[in-house]
This record gives sequence, structure tokens and C-alpha cells, in this order.
Amino acid sequence: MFHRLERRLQRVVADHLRDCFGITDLPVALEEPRQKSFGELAIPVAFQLARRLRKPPRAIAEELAAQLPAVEGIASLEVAGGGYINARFDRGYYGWALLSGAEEVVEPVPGKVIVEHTNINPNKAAHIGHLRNAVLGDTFVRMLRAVGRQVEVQNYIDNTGVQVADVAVGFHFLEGKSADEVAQLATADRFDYYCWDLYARVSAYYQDHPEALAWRQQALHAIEAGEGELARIAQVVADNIMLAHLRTMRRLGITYDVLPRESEILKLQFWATAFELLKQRGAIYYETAGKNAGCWVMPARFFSKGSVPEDESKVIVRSDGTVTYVGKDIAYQLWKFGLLGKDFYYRPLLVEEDGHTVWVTTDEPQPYPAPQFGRATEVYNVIDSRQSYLQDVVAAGLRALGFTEQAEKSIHFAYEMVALSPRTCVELGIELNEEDRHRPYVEVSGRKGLGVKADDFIDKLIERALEEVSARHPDEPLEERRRVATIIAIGALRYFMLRFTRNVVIAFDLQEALSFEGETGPYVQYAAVRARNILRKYAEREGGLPDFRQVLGREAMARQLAFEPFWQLLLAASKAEVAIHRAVASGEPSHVAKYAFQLAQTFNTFYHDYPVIHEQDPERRTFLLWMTEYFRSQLHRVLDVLGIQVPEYM
RNA sequence: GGGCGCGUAGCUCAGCUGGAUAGAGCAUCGGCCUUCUAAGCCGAGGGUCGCAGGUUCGAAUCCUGCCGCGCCUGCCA
Repeated sequence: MFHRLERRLQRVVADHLRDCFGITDLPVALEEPRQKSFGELAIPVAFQLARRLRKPPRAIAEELAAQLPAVEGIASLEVAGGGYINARFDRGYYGWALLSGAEEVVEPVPGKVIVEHTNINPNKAAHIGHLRNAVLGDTFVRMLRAVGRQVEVQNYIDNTGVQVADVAVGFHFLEGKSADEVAQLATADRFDYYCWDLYARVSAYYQDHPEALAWRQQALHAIEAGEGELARIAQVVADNIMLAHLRTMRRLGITYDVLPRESEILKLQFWATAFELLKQRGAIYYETAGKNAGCWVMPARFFSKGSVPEDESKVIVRSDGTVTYVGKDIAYQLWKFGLLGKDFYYRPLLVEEDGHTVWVTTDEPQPYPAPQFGRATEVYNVIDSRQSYLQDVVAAGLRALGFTEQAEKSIHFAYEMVALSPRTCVELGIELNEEDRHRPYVEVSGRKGLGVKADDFIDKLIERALEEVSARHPDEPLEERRRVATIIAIGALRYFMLRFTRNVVIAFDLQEALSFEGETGPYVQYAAVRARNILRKYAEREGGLPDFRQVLGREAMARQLAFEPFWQLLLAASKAEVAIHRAVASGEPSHVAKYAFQLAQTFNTFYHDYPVIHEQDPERRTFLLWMTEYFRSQLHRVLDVLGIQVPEYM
């Protein structure tokens, strides 16, 4: 409703400027006044007009305020300060609109958005860095859907890359295991943990035995050819680790529509097609001299922003004829926009509890009726900011092929890494040198087997939450308590990953992340639980909730909302839509998290200041009860966008 | 060298397209549980918004130049 009134006022002002001044090129921006007593919306347009009209802003504001036509829902306009026009809402109108459910219906927006996220190498367990990617991506998807966008979620599986090859090397050469033995091992619990350690061992082995890197080449060629024991091992590893990742992400309420696999990009000749295009359009050329001799490269001028020497070109096809990640990604991006003229085949991989099917690509025709994947109008690639160089090259590839519009719409949804605080490193038994000890954070490498495994961290959170729940509700059955603790733990985790803006490095601190106080997910959940408790208790006592629309009319609303604190509380609670829209516009999920926290704070103030059930005045009691219900629904709404559930009790 | 990002309270961070007295959490100190669960609420202290210029009626926000830190700049991804 706030959103709607804002737009309505914006339009009236814009129309007025057009009709009376002939001004159409001035964007009318509305603000929220610094002081609440100034009203609900401020129009600073007089400042912008001052220079153009050569009049003091104050005079322009006076004039405008007097001339502007009446706007439904706006009670008054008044001039303040140096030239602000402050608008006050008609409180009865506003409250009644919220109560009678005149909320805006979410209008579907044309076009399909693809969000690609998670993309974990299927060779070892996920770590906390991956969680940031998945939570960010999943939340962004929820945000887009909340504003009416059609979204397809993709999780790219690099099942033919170096990382998978290295684990295959580990099983084959270091452990002497056959593909069957690995397959047997994969049925056991925590196969992903086993691979985590093995991968670290292989990396260490390469360090000490550089000649062993030949094994990697051998494995990569076997995988690309799809033949031999190493290829079979790699497939077993990739398939099973992929499933392990899906299980980990499911714990966080994260799922996908389709999993495009790199093996199909190769087998179905996606790359070959893209390669031809790139050659034809001169986006890449065969280098005959210098360090990149024998490679197909893209010249730096296509992707570089600064002045860069000509030999800084990016290798797309290696001298041994294999294609780099960037090359495959260009083919993949082309497919996402429906520009490749090819498609995958699909089969259902699994069905989630809610009936949602996760599809995976295959290289042969399938009998299953799959949805139409790809063909997006807009693409978001959730990939950490360290890869922005590669992402620039990919976008440059699209541009070089003449797809400038799609290159613009292929957005690198970048975020900074998750590092560990020195304190947490010590806690995890990671040795630090003197320099690292005094840094704000320490980057940890998955390659060395350092870092925090996602499932371990989730388990630890649940354990901590269970202690809290058990202390408060010792009489509840353990299974119940565990379920509640899990919801709280996931809420804490998701909130922690979302509370920072994308471009700050998270210095992950266990102690801080395990805390359930202050600006945390559980704080917001707690507010929602409190709201529901009031409603439940009232319903138990009175045999149900009143029919608010019957009991509270527009006049009653106006009467109650004349009381300033009530008005401010309702106003704050009604801004969820605005917050979500702004977060989508700025591409910043943390804005939703911030709003959720503020909303919870506001509700806690309400909770503390105005006992609902004990209120004596009947109209006021009903009003307070409705406010509680409104807060509850708004809290649920934003928590849903954040992917955070509300437990039965806390 | 070049590219990207960061620098705001003791610590961790918000601050939307420039706007009216710079915000929150944690930590510290002091209050509040016989009233809808204290994972809560109230209060206090704490800031030359890295530095210097510039644009503007107005700059934490935009521009330029410095300083400090991080990441990238691979025939790994």
C-alpha cells in the first residue's frame, strides 16, 4: 500500500510538471522525511526546479503545494524547510486499505530470468563459502519471484573439470581403487568428506611430486574421451558428490529447476558450435607466436577496461586442443539466451517433498516431458567477485558475436568471499603465522583442505540451537525440540549470510555466527513467534479471532491511528513491499534482511509497549489484535523471501 | 603496471537515484521478568564518515589526486 501511494503521488507530480511547466525529463524522486513528524513522503522536486525556473526552491514549493490536485489517500501537502513538500497520508484510508486486503496484487512481469547459482565443483564437500553463493542466489530468486518475475534456477555442474579429475587421480593412483570400489564407497555416509580429504592429499602430492601432474592430464583426457577407468571413477565421484551437494542445500531450503552439466556441453557439441561462431566473427584467432603460441585466444581489447598490452589476450582453446572454462561458459551463456540453436536433453533427477522436480541434462533423447528450459531475457550469474575477469571475458564473447543486448543482460551477480577470522582459525586448529594472526581475516583454501565444511557448520548451529531450546522447553519431546532447533539454526545461518552487502568480505567468526542475539535470524523469528502466540492465546480464550473487517471500520481505523505511536508502527510494518522492490532494484538481498530486522524491532517495541490481550477498551483491543495479525503476516512475508521459516515456539 | 572492491563508533557493519540533527548490532556501564515467552525491552557513553582538493543552494554519498588494505591480472575454475 505504501508502495502504491508513493507511485500515485509520483505520477500526480510528474503529470503536473508536464502540464503546467512542460517538463518531462525530470525524474520525480520521493523521499521519506528524516523526521517522522514531517509526514510520510517528502517531495524535494522544488530543489531540482530551482535552477531551471530561476526561483528560490521555497517559493516553487509553495506554488506547487497549492496547485497540485487532490490525491486519493493523501490528506495534506505542506511546505517545510528550504523547499520540501511533505505529504501526509489519510490514516483512516490507509489503515482500512490494509485491513480490507486492498494490497497490490503482484502483476507478472514479462520475460524469463535465469539465475545460476551454487555451481560447486562436484569433487568434495561444500564449505561455508559455497553457502554464501547458494543463499545469496536462492534469496535473490525469492525476491524476484516476490515482485512477479518468472525465474528459472540453474546449478551448473562442472563434472569434467580439473577438480573432479584430481579426485579421480587420488582414487586411482594414490589409493589404487577401481571404479566399482569407489562406487561402493560412495554409498557410505559422508562420501563428500572422504573426497574432501583425498583432494587435499592429491594437492599436497602434486606439490611434492610435480611430475605427478601428468596423471591429471591423463585423467582429463580420459574424462573428455569418456573412456577408461579414470573416466568411470570421475563419473562416480561427480554424480555422487552432486547429490551430496543437493542434500546439503536442501537443508537450507534451496533447490533448483535444472542442472546443466558440462559433460553435455561437450558431448552435444555446444562448444563446437560456439567455437565456429567465435571464429567466424573474428572474436578469437589462432596465435602463432609468443607465450600463447598454438592457442585460440581472445584479444584483450574485447574485454579489458583499462589500457592493456596486446599480448594480454585470454586463452580460449589450449594448445592441446582442449577448451577452457571460459569457452564452455560462452557456449552455455549463448544457450541460456536461446542463441545457440541447440538444446540439451533432460531427465528428472529427483522430486522434492513439495512435488518440485529437479531436472538434469543428458546427451540422449528422453521420453520425459520436460519444461522449456533456457531462452531467458535476463541472466544472473551468481559467482564470486574473484572471477570477474573471467566473467568479463564471457560477456565480451557475447558482444563480439553481435549479441550486445544479451551481453548487457548477462549480469555477473558478484559477491566477496567468505574468509575466517583469526580467532576461528585457531579454534579450528589452523596454524597461523604472526602476520595472519593480526589480519582482520584469513583466506582459507578448499584445496588445502582448510575451511569449514557446510554440513559441519550446520550441525554445529543445530547443536547450539538445541541447547537453547532445551533450556527453555525441557518438557517438549526431543524430536520436537530438534525440529525447532533446526529451523532456528537455518534461520541464523541464512540471515548471517545475508546481513552483509555483497561486496564486503565476510570474516567468518564462529562465535559471532553461532550467536542468536541482536541482529540475527532468530531475533526476527522470535518476533514472529511472539506475534503468533498472542493471536493463539486470544483465540484460545475467546474461541477465535474477531472478523476484523466487520468490527473495525474506516472510522475506527482513523480513531486508533490518530494516536501517533500506532500510526508509526503500522506505517513501518506496511513498507515490506517497498523494501523488497528496492532490494530487487539495487540487487542487494541484504536490504531485505535489514528490513526484516527493523520490522522485528518495531514489533518488539509494540509488544513491549502495548499489551494486547489485557487491553480494556474493546475497539482498541480489536485494533491491537489486528495490528498483531498484520505484523505477523508481514514478518512471515519477508522471512519467506529470506527463505527463513518460523518455528512453533522458541 | 592495469582492473575491481573496501576504508564510517572499541569491534562487525547499514546508510537507497546527492538532501533537513550520521544509524544498527556486538562489546562496556546502568535499569526492567507475580501482566501476551527476557533469544526481549529501556537508558548511557562512544564518530574530524582514510587524507586533500573540486562540483553544488547542499557531499559519508558525485569527480580528481594521494595514502592504506584485499582480490584478480594462469594453456586452474
